Amino acid sequence: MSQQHVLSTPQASAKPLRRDAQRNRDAIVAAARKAFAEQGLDASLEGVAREAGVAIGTLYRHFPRRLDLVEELFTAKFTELLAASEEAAAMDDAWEGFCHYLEKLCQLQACDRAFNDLVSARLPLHALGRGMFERAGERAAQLFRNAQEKGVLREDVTPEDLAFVIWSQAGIIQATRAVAPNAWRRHLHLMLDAFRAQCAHELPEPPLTPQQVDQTLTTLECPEEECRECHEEA
Amino acid sequence: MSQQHVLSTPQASAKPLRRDAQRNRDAIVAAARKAFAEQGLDASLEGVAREAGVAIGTLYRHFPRRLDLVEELFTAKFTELLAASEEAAAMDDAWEGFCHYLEKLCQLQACDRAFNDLVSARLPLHALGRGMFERAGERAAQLFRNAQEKGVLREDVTPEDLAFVIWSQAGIIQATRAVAPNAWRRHLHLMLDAFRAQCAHELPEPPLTPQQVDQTLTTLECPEEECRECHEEA
DNA sequence: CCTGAATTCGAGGGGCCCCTCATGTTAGCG
DNA sequence: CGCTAACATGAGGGGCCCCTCGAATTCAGG
Repeated sequence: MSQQHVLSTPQASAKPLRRDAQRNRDAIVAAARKAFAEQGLDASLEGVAREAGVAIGTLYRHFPRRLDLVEELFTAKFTELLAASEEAAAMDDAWEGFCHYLEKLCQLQACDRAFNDLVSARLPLHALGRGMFERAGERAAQLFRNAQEKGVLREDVTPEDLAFVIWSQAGIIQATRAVAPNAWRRHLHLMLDAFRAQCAHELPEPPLTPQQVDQTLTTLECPEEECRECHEEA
Repeated sequence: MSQQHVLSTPQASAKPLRRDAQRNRDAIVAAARKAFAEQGLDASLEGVAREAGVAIGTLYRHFPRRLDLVEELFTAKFTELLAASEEAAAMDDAWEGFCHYLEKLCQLQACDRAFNDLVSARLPLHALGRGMFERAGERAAQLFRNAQEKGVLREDVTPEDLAFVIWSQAGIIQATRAVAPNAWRRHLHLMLDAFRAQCAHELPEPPLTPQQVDQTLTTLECPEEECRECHEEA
């Protein structure tokens, strides 16, 4: 139960890649990390290959679909996020835990444009990171309810309103990245004030339902989603 | 000095377009309005021409640069916004005026993806609508300070923080458009609560400076900006 | 060293888009 | 009605990108 750690470093698990292949793979991953962080999920794969000093065919050999590359890059980040949610859950003060989690989440968003795209509805997340995002989300919902029970968090919001934090940060990070890379933190604390019980005024719209949030995360353009089924089974 | 008024309603001012030309122009504008509203500022011009039942060359004859088309489409919206800022200024209650303006602004963002792109830093706004956005912004800043003097608006925010509203709404509208087209209103009212004096907690980051906001609005990728200079003067 | 399997290469087909320009068409004035 | 300036057309050059596949290369075990 401790031996079989399912790390996603594939050079360990599947087959020990040939040495040159491993080298290329690493170069691709490195280049991709940079390109995705800077340009977001739509980064050009040809650009990545170029940057990695590798032919485009090689990139496709290692990562047949864009999503495979994304997965390789971001399971680590989702693990980090999951860890943060656990740290937060372990904290004494419910509100503090809540803040801690959100701070971490937003920080991850701010550091990486593709991650920002990712959590703000740009790809079928279910496919990624073994549902870690969902698990982190559930833990966050727990924190949320704890804080509500303590009376620090206003009553008329639901865990679904956390999506607002993610989405709004997506916009702000996007806009301020170049000029004021820490501005998002100011906005986060404004939103935290909005979530406090003390100053709750009636809200004009009902909260999103969990289903709506779910739809939002998947409705987006992603041609591969069905391809995942009709992939290989003959 | 008054004759050479450079109004942008070209059918009235410059030269009465030939009838067929006017018809085509109108068709292009209509198609463009739709395409931009749905797809944002990057909408394909070839698509617009196709939709308008017109050859691509015709589109370029009427609107040599993409920005010309954008300008045609959006001065109306900026006028609306400016009007809203005046209505708001005329209101008795400072806070109410403040809300009114923001509501209108966000509504405009929500209705049109390109407008959303536009106000959230996707193009050199200075070029557009004869600085109407700036004027509306100044009026909004006035409302802002009024509300602060009355003590309803917290003291530690500045008019520059209004940019957060725009940017965050940009993200939220983008994400929820398909599934919950009115969700932005809920978020707006959360943010309004954040701006209230009652529940102000210390903010960790300083506000943006006006210069930073300005940079944010122009730093973005816009290859035409220099072309505006080296356009025609020989 | 040799050989076969694994890996790499990169040209090339397809797609979408931007923008130009030589050629053909038309409106509308005289 | 006829003529000309204004207008419309759409093929075509250039760009960037996705992804495939047969030929060439390289690793590594025998």
